[in-house]
Amino acid sequence: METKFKNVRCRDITPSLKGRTVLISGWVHQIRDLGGKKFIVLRDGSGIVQITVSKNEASKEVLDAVENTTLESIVQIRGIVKEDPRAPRGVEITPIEFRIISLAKKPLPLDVSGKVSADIDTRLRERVLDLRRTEMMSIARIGDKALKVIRDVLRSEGFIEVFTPKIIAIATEGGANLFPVIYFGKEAFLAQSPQLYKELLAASFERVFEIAPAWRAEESDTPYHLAEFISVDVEAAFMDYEDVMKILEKVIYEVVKTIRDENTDDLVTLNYSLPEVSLPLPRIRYVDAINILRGKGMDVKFGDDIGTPEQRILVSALDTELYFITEFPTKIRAFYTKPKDDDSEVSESFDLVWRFLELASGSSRIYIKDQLIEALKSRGIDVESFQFFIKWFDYGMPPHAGWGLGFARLLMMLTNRSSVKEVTLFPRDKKRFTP
RNA sequence: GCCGCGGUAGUAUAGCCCGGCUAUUAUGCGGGCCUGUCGAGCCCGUGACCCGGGUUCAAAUCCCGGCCGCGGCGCCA
Repeated sequence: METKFKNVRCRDITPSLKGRTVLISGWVHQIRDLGGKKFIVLRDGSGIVQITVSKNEASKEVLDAVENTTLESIVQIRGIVKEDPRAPRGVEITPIEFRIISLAKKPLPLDVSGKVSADIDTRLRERVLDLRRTEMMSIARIGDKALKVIRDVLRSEGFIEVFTPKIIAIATEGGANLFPVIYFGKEAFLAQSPQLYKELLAASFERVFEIAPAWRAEESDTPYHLAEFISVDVEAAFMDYEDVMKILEKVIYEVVKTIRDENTDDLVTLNYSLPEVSLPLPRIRYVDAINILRGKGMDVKFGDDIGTPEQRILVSALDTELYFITEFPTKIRAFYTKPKDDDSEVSESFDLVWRFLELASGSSRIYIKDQLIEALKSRGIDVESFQFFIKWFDYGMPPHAGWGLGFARLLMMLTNRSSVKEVTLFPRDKKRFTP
């Protein structure tokens, strides 16, 4: 779209525009001063383009502005597009006007051009500049594409996108730590999960999904945890855990395939080749996973959690990057998880693991009121405080199932980064809530 | 919360084990040369040892405490 600041974007400047006068605005990405010639690399949200200034051809006004500009300053240029094989992409702009709109201070607290790397701590402190790096732009574009594909696939399966309340009266998951808020003088909490509300919505609309933040005041301090994270939640009536696993693997398959096909430049920028995914993904029952781990010399028994170290070992034994672990012990899953009909020690549940990282988990849910009350009691949870939820099990609660997917974890794996903080634009963790 | 590792110019680093002379290099920044760079090049300059205490003739270097960070775990749909 044409605005008073620009009528073309960097990426759109091609040799086919040669001879045309264009108006363009962006960030000064690099300055290369050869004396008689200066090359300014201009960057905007679409990419970069070269501005070429000749000392004996440009006006004094242009030369002064070019002389005074600094890295990351905002400049507006009116100039003529020139085709030249010596220029990057064979095209450059010769400025007629060169206006500094916003002069950047120097030196920069972070090298945006990527010549000198920075610690993740520095990068998060100087995040706005860090986000201007081409790697971060690629990560953001891949994240955007993933969201689009997730929505497309779910809608094609008849799911509608919904929002659930983020200020809630009670914990949905029992033990986890919540962030308290004051709600008109009463104690309330930030939602740690849309779990209960999405179940109630599935009881009305049949197939729903939500992409929204959730908050957990956990002690978790790892590269895979955030205090505020985007959760992709799905809930469907008249499905069981095996049905929603199929939905989930289809989502993952389409996301990986589409990004491989359509974000090739971004993957090159990130120096990563996404693996091919073929369906169905392997399903490893929990008991079998325990046996595999024991065979590898791990000291694990039925009822133990399968954590990151165990998942690292499992994947090496499986010869596949993405797999499900299914049918976890009932007692190590959340209260709403439905036990198997023929063995209540084991639940209709699953985790989706990508190499060493749990991306998603889900289950069939209990839909019989008495079973739900029993499940709460057996975990020592106060049944009374869940009446707002249990009540609706009296009025036609369908069998249902669902899953939740950590979006940053998915994006981290799609971009081959080592931390969810790196792929979250402004991450909130235990020791960081600014910028 | 536990264990491990670390904190040196704006950024990223070498030096630390084995204490000593002007604290290394890159990038950035300032100046100079250079009319096709594309991580431009060359020359000159600039700028730093986390805080506090201790040992010592002498501490970036050794010891103690603190603060901060990173990693591994724990905790955690």
